Amino acid sequence: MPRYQQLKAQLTRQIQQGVYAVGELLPSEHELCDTYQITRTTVRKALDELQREGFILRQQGRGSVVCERRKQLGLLTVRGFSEAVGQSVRNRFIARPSLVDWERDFPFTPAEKELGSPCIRFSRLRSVGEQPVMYEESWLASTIVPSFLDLEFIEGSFFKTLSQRYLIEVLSSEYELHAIPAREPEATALGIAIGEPVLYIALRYATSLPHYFIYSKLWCDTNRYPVGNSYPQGR
Amino acid sequence: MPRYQQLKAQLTRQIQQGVYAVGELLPSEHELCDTYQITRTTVRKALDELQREGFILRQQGRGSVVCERRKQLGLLTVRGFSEAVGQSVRNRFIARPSLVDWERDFPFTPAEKELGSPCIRFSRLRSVGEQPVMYEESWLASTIVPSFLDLEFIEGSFFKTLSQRYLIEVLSSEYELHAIPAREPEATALGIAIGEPVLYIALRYATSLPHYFIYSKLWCDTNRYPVGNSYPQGR
DNA sequence: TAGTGGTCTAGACCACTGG
DNA sequence: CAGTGGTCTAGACCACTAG
Repeated sequence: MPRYQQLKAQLTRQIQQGVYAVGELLPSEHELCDTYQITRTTVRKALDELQREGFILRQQGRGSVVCERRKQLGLLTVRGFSEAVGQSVRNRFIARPSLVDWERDFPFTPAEKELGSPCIRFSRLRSVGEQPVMYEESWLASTIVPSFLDLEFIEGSFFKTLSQRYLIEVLSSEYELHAIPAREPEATALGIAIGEPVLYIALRYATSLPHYFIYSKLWCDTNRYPVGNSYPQGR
Repeated sequence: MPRYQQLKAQLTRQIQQGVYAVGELLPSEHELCDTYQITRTTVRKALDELQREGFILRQQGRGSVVCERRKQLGLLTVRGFSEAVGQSVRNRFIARPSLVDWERDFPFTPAEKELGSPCIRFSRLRSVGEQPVMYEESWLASTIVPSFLDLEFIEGSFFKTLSQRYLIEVLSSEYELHAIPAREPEATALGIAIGEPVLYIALRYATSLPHYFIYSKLWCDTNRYPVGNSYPQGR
Protein backbone atom coordinates (compact mmCIF):
# COMPACT_ATOMS: atom_id res chain seq x y z
CA MET A 1 0.00 0.00 0.00
CA PRO A 2 1.46 3.37 -1.00
CA ARG A 3 2.33 5.70 1.84
CA TYR A 4 -0.24 8.31 0.90
CA GLN A 5 -2.98 5.69 1.14
CA GLN A 6 -1.68 4.55 4.50
CA LEU A 7 -1.79 8.11 5.76
CA LYS A 8 -5.23 8.65 4.30
CA ALA A 9 -6.58 5.50 5.95
CA GLN A 10 -4.97 6.51 9.24
CA LEU A 11 -6.48 10.00 9.19
CA THR A 12 -9.86 8.62 8.11
CA ARG A 13 -9.92 6.32 11.10
CA GLN A 14 -8.85 9.07 13.45
CA ILE A 15 -11.58 11.34 12.18
CA GLN A 16 -14.19 8.63 12.49
CA GLN A 17 -13.00 7.83 15.99
CA GLY A 18 -13.25 11.45 16.97
CA VAL A 19 -9.52 12.01 17.55
CA TYR A 20 -10.09 15.10 15.41
CA ALA A 21 -13.58 16.41 16.00
CA VAL A 22 -15.75 18.14 13.46
CA GLY A 23 -14.70 21.76 13.09
CA GLU A 24 -11.23 21.17 14.48
CA LEU A 25 -8.02 21.45 12.53
CA LEU A 26 -5.94 18.50 11.40
CA PRO A 27 -2.21 18.81 12.09
CA SER A 28 -0.65 21.07 9.50
CA GLU A 29 0.90 19.55 6.40
CA HIS A 30 4.40 20.24 7.70
CA GLU A 31 3.61 18.59 11.01
CA LEU A 32 2.29 15.51 9.23
CA CYS A 33 5.54 15.42 7.24
CA ASP A 34 7.54 15.34 10.44
CA THR A 35 5.28 12.89 12.22
CA TYR A 36 5.19 10.32 9.45
CA GLN A 37 8.61 11.07 7.98
CA ILE A 38 7.30 11.67 4.49
CA THR A 39 7.45 14.64 2.15
CA ARG A 40 4.80 17.23 1.61
CA THR A 41 3.94 15.88 -1.85
CA THR A 42 2.88 12.61 -0.25
CA VAL A 43 1.00 14.28 2.57
CA ARG A 44 -0.82 16.50 0.10
CA LYS A 45 -1.85 13.56 -2.05
CA ALA A 46 -3.54 12.00 0.97
CA LEU A 47 -5.20 15.28 1.98
CA ASP A 48 -6.34 15.91 -1.61
CA GLU A 49 -8.29 12.68 -1.53
CA LEU A 50 -9.70 13.33 1.92
CA GLN A 51 -10.93 16.69 0.71
CA ARG A 52 -12.51 15.24 -2.41
CA GLU A 53 -14.26 12.66 -0.31
CA GLY A 54 -15.60 15.31 2.00
CA PHE A 55 -13.67 14.56 5.17
CA ILE A 56 -11.86 17.85 5.34
CA LEU A 57 -11.94 21.36 3.95
CA ARG A 58 -8.61 23.04 3.43
CA GLN A 59 -8.29 26.77 3.79
CA GLN A 60 -5.22 28.66 2.76
CA GLY A 61 -3.61 30.40 5.68
CA ARG A 62 -5.70 28.46 8.14
CA GLY A 63 -5.48 24.69 7.88
CA SER A 64 -7.45 21.53 7.19
CA VAL A 65 -10.82 21.62 8.93
CA VAL A 66 -12.60 18.36 9.70
CA CYS A 67 -16.03 18.33 8.07
CA GLU A 68 -19.31 16.92 9.08
CA ARG A 69 -19.34 13.57 7.35
CA ARG A 70 -21.81 13.02 4.56
CA LYS A 71 -24.45 10.43 5.00
CA GLN A 72 -23.58 7.28 3.11
CA LEU A 73 -24.29 8.41 -0.42
CA GLY A 74 -20.80 8.53 -1.77
CA LEU A 75 -20.54 11.68 -3.77
CA LEU A 76 -24.13 12.51 -3.01
CA THR A 77 -25.49 13.99 0.17
CA VAL A 78 -28.93 14.18 1.57
CA ARG A 79 -29.29 17.89 2.07
CA GLY A 80 -30.35 18.72 5.53
CA PHE A 81 -29.35 15.36 6.89
CA SER A 82 -26.18 16.63 8.46
CA GLU A 83 -27.93 19.63 9.95
CA ALA A 84 -30.54 17.34 11.40
CA VAL A 85 -27.89 14.99 12.72
CA GLY A 86 -27.55 14.95 16.45
CA GLN A 87 -31.12 16.06 16.69
CA SER A 88 -33.32 13.46 15.21
CA VAL A 89 -31.88 11.24 12.51
CA ARG A 90 -32.80 7.63 13.07
CA ASN A 91 -31.73 4.51 11.20
CA ARG A 92 -33.96 1.51 11.63
CA PHE A 93 -33.42 -1.93 10.21
CA ILE A 94 -36.22 -3.15 8.00
CA ALA A 95 -34.29 -6.36 7.41
CA ARG A 96 -31.27 -7.24 9.53
CA PRO A 97 -28.20 -8.64 7.77
CA SER A 98 -28.83 -12.12 6.38
CA LEU A 99 -27.42 -14.41 3.73
CA VAL A 100 -29.13 -14.28 0.35
CA ASP A 101 -28.41 -15.02 -3.28
CA TRP A 102 -26.64 -12.34 -5.28
CA GLU A 103 -28.95 -9.83 -6.89
CA ARG A 104 -29.12 -10.14 -10.66
CA ASP A 105 -31.33 -7.21 -11.54
CA PHE A 106 -28.78 -4.45 -11.10
CA PRO A 107 -26.80 -2.05 -13.30
CA PHE A 108 -23.55 -3.30 -11.80
CA THR A 109 -22.46 -6.88 -12.21
CA PRO A 110 -20.60 -8.32 -9.23
CA ALA A 111 -17.11 -9.66 -9.94
CA GLU A 112 -16.57 -13.41 -10.15
CA LYS A 113 -14.64 -13.31 -6.93
CA GLU A 114 -17.69 -11.89 -5.21
CA LEU A 115 -20.15 -14.33 -6.76
CA GLY A 116 -18.06 -17.16 -5.35
CA SER A 117 -18.77 -15.86 -1.85
CA PRO A 118 -22.14 -15.82 -0.10
CA CYS A 119 -23.95 -12.50 -0.17
CA ILE A 120 -25.09 -10.49 2.82
CA ARG A 121 -28.09 -8.23 2.46
CA PHE A 122 -29.72 -5.77 4.81
CA SER A 123 -32.13 -2.91 4.49
CA ARG A 124 -32.71 0.18 6.55
CA LEU A 125 -35.04 3.10 6.79
CA ARG A 126 -33.63 6.52 7.59
CA SER A 127 -35.85 9.14 9.13
CA VAL A 128 -35.59 12.68 10.35
CA GLY A 129 -37.87 13.01 13.30
CA GLU A 130 -40.90 10.92 12.53
CA GLN A 131 -40.67 11.35 8.81
CA PRO A 132 -38.93 8.67 6.70
CA VAL A 133 -36.55 10.13 4.14
CA MET A 134 -34.76 7.23 2.56
CA TYR A 135 -35.14 3.49 2.21
CA GLU A 136 -31.93 1.60 1.54
CA GLU A 137 -30.99 -1.94 0.57
CA SER A 138 -27.35 -3.04 0.63
CA TRP A 139 -25.35 -6.08 -0.44
CA LEU A 140 -21.80 -7.19 0.07
CA ALA A 141 -19.66 -10.32 -0.10
CA SER A 142 -19.77 -12.06 3.27
CA THR A 143 -16.15 -13.27 3.09
CA ILE A 144 -14.75 -9.83 3.74
CA VAL A 145 -16.78 -9.26 6.91
CA PRO A 146 -16.63 -12.32 9.18
CA SER A 147 -19.22 -12.47 11.99
CA PHE A 148 -21.09 -9.62 10.36
CA LEU A 149 -24.47 -11.19 10.96
CA ASP A 150 -24.18 -11.00 14.72
CA LEU A 151 -22.73 -7.53 14.78
CA GLU A 152 -24.11 -4.30 16.11
CA PHE A 153 -23.18 -1.33 13.94
CA ILE A 154 -20.84 1.16 15.59
CA GLU A 155 -22.95 4.22 16.35
CA GLY A 156 -25.45 2.91 13.85
CA SER A 157 -23.04 3.53 11.01
CA PHE A 158 -22.25 0.84 8.49
CA PHE A 159 -19.20 2.65 7.08
CA LYS A 160 -17.79 3.34 10.51
CA THR A 161 -18.20 -0.34 11.33
CA LEU A 162 -16.40 -1.35 8.15
CA SER A 163 -13.57 1.04 8.89
CA GLN A 164 -13.02 0.37 12.55
CA ARG A 165 -13.94 -3.27 12.82
CA TYR A 166 -12.77 -4.61 9.45
CA LEU A 167 -10.27 -1.92 8.41
CA ILE A 168 -12.09 -1.59 5.10
CA GLU A 169 -12.27 1.93 3.70
CA VAL A 170 -14.90 3.02 1.23
CA LEU A 171 -13.10 4.76 -1.59
CA SER A 172 -15.44 5.92 -4.32
CA SER A 173 -18.77 5.27 -5.87
CA GLU A 174 -20.55 4.89 -9.15
CA TYR A 175 -24.25 5.44 -9.38
CA GLU A 176 -27.23 5.70 -11.62
CA LEU A 177 -30.22 7.92 -10.92
CA HIS A 178 -33.85 7.45 -11.87
CA ALA A 179 -37.00 9.33 -11.03
CA ILE A 180 -39.64 6.63 -10.73
CA PRO A 181 -43.11 6.20 -9.30
CA ALA A 182 -42.96 4.56 -5.90
CA ARG A 183 -44.02 0.93 -5.87
CA GLU A 184 -45.60 -0.80 -2.93
CA PRO A 185 -42.52 -1.69 -0.82
CA GLU A 186 -40.80 1.70 -0.88
CA ALA A 187 -44.07 3.61 -0.71
CA THR A 188 -45.00 1.73 2.43
CA ALA A 189 -41.57 2.19 3.96
CA LEU A 190 -41.48 5.90 3.16
CA GLY A 191 -45.09 6.48 4.08
CA ILE A 192 -46.08 7.98 0.76
CA ALA A 193 -48.65 7.09 -1.84
CA ILE A 194 -47.92 4.47 -4.47
CA GLY A 195 -47.05 6.27 -7.68
CA GLU A 196 -45.53 9.33 -6.00
CA PRO A 197 -42.20 10.23 -7.60
CA VAL A 198 -39.14 8.98 -5.71
CA LEU A 199 -35.48 9.27 -6.50
CA TYR A 200 -34.10 5.80 -7.09
CA ILE A 201 -30.31 5.41 -6.90
CA ALA A 202 -28.41 2.28 -7.84
CA LEU A 203 -24.96 2.52 -6.31
CA ARG A 204 -21.66 0.71 -6.24
CA TYR A 205 -18.95 1.63 -3.76
CA ALA A 206 -15.36 0.65 -4.38
CA THR A 207 -13.46 -0.36 -1.25
CA SER A 208 -9.86 -0.60 -0.18
CA LEU A 209 -10.16 -4.35 -0.90
CA PRO A 210 -9.55 -4.74 -4.62
CA HIS A 211 -12.41 -6.41 -6.49
CA TYR A 212 -14.78 -6.11 -3.57
CA PHE A 213 -17.62 -3.63 -3.67
CA ILE A 214 -20.64 -2.58 -1.69
CA TYR A 215 -23.87 -2.40 -3.62
CA SER A 216 -26.87 -0.32 -2.63
CA LYS A 217 -30.28 0.62 -3.87
CA LEU A 218 -31.80 3.76 -2.45
CA TRP A 219 -35.27 5.17 -2.65
CA CYS A 220 -35.41 8.80 -1.55
CA ASP A 221 -38.32 11.05 -0.80
CA THR A 222 -36.83 14.30 -2.09
CA ASN A 223 -39.73 16.52 -1.11
CA ARG A 224 -38.34 17.51 2.22
CA TYR A 225 -34.75 16.47 1.80
CA PRO A 226 -33.29 16.94 -1.67
CA VAL A 227 -30.15 15.04 -2.63
CA GLY A 228 -27.11 17.06 -3.58
CA ASN A 229 -23.36 17.09 -3.83
CA SER A 230 -22.34 20.36 -2.32
CA TYR A 231 -19.09 19.61 -0.70
CA PRO A 232 -16.35 22.03 0.11
CA GLN A 233 -15.32 23.44 -3.21
CA GLY A 234 -11.72 24.16 -3.86
CA ARG A 235 -11.12 27.04 -6.20
CA MET B 1 -3.93 31.13 -13.67
CA PRO B 2 -1.69 28.33 -12.40
CA ARG B 3 0.27 26.43 -15.02
CA TYR B 4 -1.49 23.14 -14.39
CA GLN B 5 -4.82 24.80 -15.10
CA GLN B 6 -3.46 26.35 -18.26
CA LEU B 7 -2.28 22.96 -19.44
CA LYS B 8 -5.57 21.36 -18.48
CA ALA B 9 -7.52 23.98 -20.41
CA GLN B 10 -5.23 23.57 -23.39
CA LEU B 11 -5.61 19.79 -23.46
CA THR B 12 -9.36 20.06 -22.93
CA ARG B 13 -9.64 22.30 -25.96
CA GLN B 14 -7.47 20.02 -28.06
CA ILE B 15 -9.57 17.00 -27.12
CA GLN B 16 -12.77 18.87 -27.87
CA GLN B 17 -11.36 20.00 -31.20
CA GLY B 18 -10.38 16.46 -32.10
CA VAL B 19 -6.64 17.07 -32.12
CA TYR B 20 -6.53 13.91 -30.02
CA ALA B 21 -9.27 11.55 -31.11
CA VAL B 22 -11.11 9.10 -28.87
CA GLY B 23 -8.98 6.04 -28.24
CA GLU B 24 -5.76 7.80 -29.12
CA LEU B 25 -2.97 8.51 -26.69
CA LEU B 26 -2.13 11.94 -25.39
CA PRO B 27 1.57 12.83 -25.51
CA SER B 28 3.37 11.11 -22.66
CA GLU B 29 3.90 12.96 -19.41
CA HIS B 30 7.58 13.43 -20.16
CA GLU B 31 6.80 14.83 -23.61
CA LEU B 32 4.36 17.29 -22.10
CA CYS B 33 7.08 18.35 -19.66
CA ASP B 34 9.42 19.11 -22.54
CA THR B 35 6.78 20.77 -24.69
CA TYR B 36 5.50 23.14 -22.02
CA GLN B 37 8.72 23.46 -20.04
CA ILE B 38 7.16 22.40 -16.77
CA THR B 39 7.89 19.57 -14.36
CA ARG B 40 6.13 16.29 -14.16
CA THR B 41 4.40 17.21 -10.90
CA THR B 42 2.61 20.01 -12.70
CA VAL B 43 1.77 17.90 -15.74
CA ARG B 44 0.40 15.17 -13.52
CA LYS B 45 -1.80 17.59 -11.60
CA ALA B 46 -3.42 18.61 -14.87
CA LEU B 47 -3.82 15.01 -16.03
CA ASP B 48 -5.22 13.99 -12.63
CA GLU B 49 -8.05 16.44 -13.07
CA LEU B 50 -8.67 15.46 -16.67
CA GLN B 51 -8.96 11.85 -15.57
CA ARG B 52 -11.33 12.67 -12.74
CA GLU B 53 -13.50 14.61 -15.13
CA GLY B 54 -13.58 11.67 -17.52
CA PHE B 55 -11.61 13.06 -20.44
CA ILE B 56 -8.81 10.54 -20.26
CA LEU B 57 -7.99 7.18 -18.75
CA ARG B 58 -4.39 6.60 -17.75
CA GLN B 59 -2.86 3.16 -17.98
CA GLN B 60 0.45 2.33 -16.46
CA GLY B 61 2.96 1.27 -19.06
CA ARG B 62 0.75 2.50 -21.87
CA GLY B 63 -0.26 6.14 -21.64
CA SER B 64 -3.23 8.50 -21.34
CA VAL B 65 -6.07 7.37 -23.56
CA VAL B 66 -8.71 9.85 -24.66
CA CYS B 67 -12.08 8.52 -23.53
CA GLU B 68 -15.31 7.82 -25.27
CA ARG B 69 -17.91 10.11 -23.83
CA ARG B 70 -20.28 8.02 -21.89
CA LYS B 71 -23.74 7.01 -22.92
CA GLN B 72 -25.59 8.48 -20.00
CA LEU B 73 -26.24 12.14 -19.42
CA GLY B 74 -22.94 13.20 -18.00
CA LEU B 75 -24.28 15.81 -15.70
CA LEU B 76 -22.85 14.85 -12.46
CA THR B 77 -19.34 15.48 -13.47
CA VAL B 78 -18.50 18.67 -15.28
CA ARG B 79 -19.39 17.80 -18.80
CA GLY B 80 -21.52 19.09 -21.62
CA PHE B 81 -24.36 17.06 -22.93
CA SER B 82 -23.23 16.84 -26.53
CA GLU B 83 -19.95 15.21 -25.68
CA ALA B 84 -21.71 12.82 -23.35
CA VAL B 85 -24.04 11.13 -25.70
CA GLY B 86 -22.38 11.36 -29.07
CA GLN B 87 -23.73 11.50 -32.56
CA SER B 88 -27.49 11.12 -32.58
CA VAL B 89 -27.94 13.86 -30.01
CA ARG B 90 -29.86 16.92 -31.07
CA ASN B 91 -30.11 20.14 -29.16
CA ARG B 92 -32.93 22.45 -30.08
CA PHE B 93 -33.48 25.90 -28.64
CA ILE B 94 -36.83 26.38 -27.00
CA ALA B 95 -35.81 29.93 -26.16
CA ARG B 96 -32.75 31.50 -27.74
CA PRO B 97 -30.42 33.54 -25.51
CA SER B 98 -32.04 36.75 -24.34
CA LEU B 99 -31.67 39.26 -21.53
CA VAL B 100 -33.85 38.68 -18.49
CA ASP B 101 -33.93 39.49 -14.81
CA TRP B 102 -31.99 37.25 -12.48
CA GLU B 103 -33.93 34.27 -11.24
CA ARG B 104 -34.84 34.45 -7.57
CA ASP B 105 -36.46 31.10 -7.04
CA PHE B 106 -33.32 28.98 -6.96
CA PRO B 107 -31.28 27.06 -4.39
CA PHE B 108 -28.16 29.04 -5.33
CA THR B 109 -27.97 32.76 -4.82
CA PRO B 110 -25.97 34.64 -7.47
CA ALA B 111 -23.04 36.69 -6.20
CA GLU B 112 -23.36 40.47 -5.96
CA LYS B 113 -20.94 40.84 -8.81
CA GLU B 114 -23.27 38.83 -10.99
CA LEU B 115 -26.43 40.63 -9.93
CA GLY B 116 -24.79 43.85 -11.06
CA SER B 117 -24.58 42.49 -14.59
CA PRO B 118 -27.53 41.74 -16.88
CA CYS B 119 -28.54 38.10 -17.05
CA ILE B 120 -28.67 35.94 -20.14
CA ARG B 121 -31.11 33.06 -20.25
CA PHE B 122 -31.73 30.34 -22.77
CA SER B 123 -33.46 27.01 -22.81
CA ARG B 124 -32.95 23.94 -24.85
CA LEU B 125 -34.44 20.54 -25.45
CA ARG B 126 -32.05 17.67 -25.86
CA SER B 127 -33.09 14.58 -27.73
CA VAL B 128 -31.51 11.31 -28.65
CA GLY B 129 -32.89 10.40 -32.04
CA GLU B 130 -36.51 11.53 -31.99
CA GLN B 131 -36.95 11.15 -28.25
CA PRO B 132 -36.62 14.13 -25.95
CA VAL B 133 -34.49 13.29 -22.95
CA MET B 134 -33.87 16.52 -21.12
CA TYR B 135 -35.20 20.02 -20.95
CA GLU B 136 -32.73 22.62 -19.76
CA GLU B 137 -32.82 26.26 -18.73
CA SER B 138 -29.58 28.15 -18.19
CA TRP B 139 -28.51 31.53 -16.87
CA LEU B 140 -25.25 33.41 -16.78
CA ALA B 141 -23.92 36.94 -16.33
CA SER B 142 -23.82 38.67 -19.69
CA THR B 143 -20.67 40.65 -18.94
CA ILE B 144 -18.45 37.63 -19.24
CA VAL B 145 -19.69 36.66 -22.70
CA PRO B 146 -19.84 39.71 -25.00
CA SER B 147 -21.89 39.32 -28.21
CA PHE B 148 -23.34 36.10 -26.85
CA LEU B 149 -26.84 36.90 -28.06
CA ASP B 150 -25.87 36.83 -31.72
CA LEU B 151 -23.71 33.78 -31.42
CA GLU B 152 -24.09 30.33 -32.90
CA PHE B 153 -22.88 27.63 -30.52
CA ILE B 154 -19.80 25.76 -31.71
CA GLU B 155 -21.02 22.32 -32.75
CA GLY B 156 -24.15 22.98 -30.72
CA SER B 157 -22.18 22.85 -27.50
CA PHE B 158 -22.43 25.60 -24.93
CA PHE B 159 -19.36 24.49 -22.99
CA LYS B 160 -17.29 24.19 -26.13
CA THR B 161 -18.35 27.69 -27.09
CA LEU B 162 -17.38 29.02 -23.68
CA SER B 163 -14.02 27.32 -23.88
CA GLN B 164 -13.03 28.16 -27.42
CA ARG B 165 -14.65 31.52 -27.91
CA TYR B 166 -14.41 33.03 -24.44
CA LEU B 167 -11.60 30.95 -22.92
CA ILE B 168 -13.81 30.17 -19.95
CA GLU B 169 -13.46 26.68 -18.54
CA VAL B 170 -16.15 25.00 -16.52
CA LEU B 171 -14.53 23.66 -13.40
CA SER B 172 -16.97 21.97 -11.08
CA SER B 173 -20.57 21.87 -10.16
CA GLU B 174 -22.96 21.82 -7.25
CA TYR B 175 -26.40 20.43 -7.65
CA GLU B 176 -29.59 19.46 -5.95
CA LEU B 177 -31.75 16.58 -7.08
CA HIS B 178 -35.49 16.11 -6.82
CA ALA B 179 -37.84 13.49 -8.14
CA ILE B 180 -40.99 15.42 -8.99
CA PRO B 181 -44.14 14.98 -11.03
CA ALA B 182 -43.80 16.68 -14.40
CA ARG B 183 -45.75 19.91 -14.70
CA GLU B 184 -47.15 21.23 -17.90
CA PRO B 185 -44.09 22.97 -19.43
CA GLU B 186 -41.61 20.15 -19.00
CA ALA B 187 -44.16 17.43 -19.70
CA THR B 188 -44.98 19.08 -23.01
CA ALA B 189 -41.34 19.57 -23.88
CA LEU B 190 -40.41 16.02 -22.99
CA GLY B 191 -43.51 14.51 -24.56
CA ILE B 192 -44.66 12.72 -21.44
CA ALA B 193 -47.81 12.84 -19.36
CA ILE B 194 -48.29 15.49 -16.70
CA GLY B 195 -47.55 13.91 -13.33
CA GLU B 196 -45.00 11.39 -14.64
CA PRO B 197 -41.90 11.35 -12.46
CA VAL B 198 -39.01 13.40 -13.78
CA LEU B 199 -35.61 14.07 -12.32
CA TYR B 200 -35.28 17.78 -11.59
CA ILE B 201 -31.76 19.10 -11.09
CA ALA B 202 -30.84 22.59 -9.93
CA LEU B 203 -27.22 23.17 -10.85
CA ARG B 204 -24.45 25.66 -10.40
CA TYR B 205 -21.20 25.39 -12.34
CA ALA B 206 -18.09 27.12 -11.15
CA THR B 207 -15.95 28.58 -13.93
CA SER B 208 -12.37 29.64 -14.36
CA LEU B 209 -13.62 33.20 -13.79
CA PRO B 210 -13.74 33.66 -10.04
CA HIS B 211 -17.19 34.63 -8.71
CA TYR B 212 -18.91 33.86 -12.00
CA PHE B 213 -21.09 30.82 -12.33
CA ILE B 214 -23.41 29.16 -14.77
CA TYR B 215 -26.81 28.23 -13.40
CA SER B 216 -29.06 25.55 -14.84
CA LYS B 217 -32.32 23.82 -14.19
CA LEU B 218 -32.78 20.45 -15.78
CA TRP B 219 -35.76 18.21 -16.16
CA CYS B 220 -34.78 14.68 -17.19
CA ASP B 221 -36.81 11.77 -18.38
CA THR B 222 -34.75 9.03 -16.75
CA ASN B 223 -36.71 6.15 -18.22
CA ARG B 224 -34.58 5.98 -21.30
CA TYR B 225 -31.40 7.65 -20.10
CA PRO B 226 -30.55 7.40 -16.45
CA VAL B 227 -28.25 10.00 -15.01
CA GLY B 228 -25.01 8.71 -13.61
CA ASN B 229 -21.44 9.44 -12.70
CA SER B 230 -19.51 6.40 -13.82
CA TYR B 231 -16.16 7.59 -14.88
CA PRO B 232 -12.98 5.61 -15.25
CA GLN B 233 -11.90 4.70 -11.76
CA GLY B 234 -8.33 4.84 -10.73
CA ARG B 235 -7.40 2.33 -8.06
C1' DT C 1 13.88 -3.78 -23.39
C1' DA C 2 12.44 0.93 -23.97
C1' DG C 3 8.97 3.75 -22.59
C1' DT C 4 4.90 4.57 -19.81
C1' DG C 5 2.48 6.06 -15.67
C1' DG C 6 2.72 5.54 -10.12
C1' DT C 7 5.12 6.97 -6.22
C1' DC C 8 8.31 9.68 -3.64
C1' DT C 9 12.15 12.91 -2.07
C1' DA C 10 13.94 17.59 -0.68
C1' DG C 11 13.79 21.46 -1.36
C1' DA C 12 11.59 26.58 -2.96
C1' DC C 13 8.55 30.78 -3.31
C1' DC C 14 3.91 32.50 -3.10
C1' DA C 15 -0.88 34.21 -1.25
C1' DC C 16 -3.53 34.07 2.38
C1' DT C 17 -5.16 33.83 7.45
C1' DG C 18 -4.96 34.97 12.06
C1' DG C 19 -3.27 37.09 16.13
C1' DC D 1 4.02 38.81 11.82
C1' DA D 2 4.50 33.59 11.89
C1' DG D 3 2.25 29.84 10.08
C1' DT D 4 -0.86 27.80 6.73
C1' DG D 5 -2.07 25.77 2.36
C1' DG D 6 -1.18 26.45 -3.11
C1' DT D 7 2.07 25.93 -6.59
C1' DC D 8 6.30 24.44 -8.61
C1' DT D 9 11.15 22.59 -9.51
C1' DA D 10 14.50 18.73 -10.55
C1' DG D 11 15.46 14.98 -9.81
C1' DA D 12 14.78 9.39 -8.39
C1' DC D 13 13.16 4.44 -8.39
C1' DC D 14 9.40 1.37 -9.26
C1' DA D 15 5.68 -1.69 -11.72
C1' DC D 16 3.66 -2.27 -15.74
C1' DT D 17 2.84 -2.53 -21.05
C1' DA D 18 4.01 -3.42 -25.55
C1' DG D 19 6.88 -4.65 -29.32
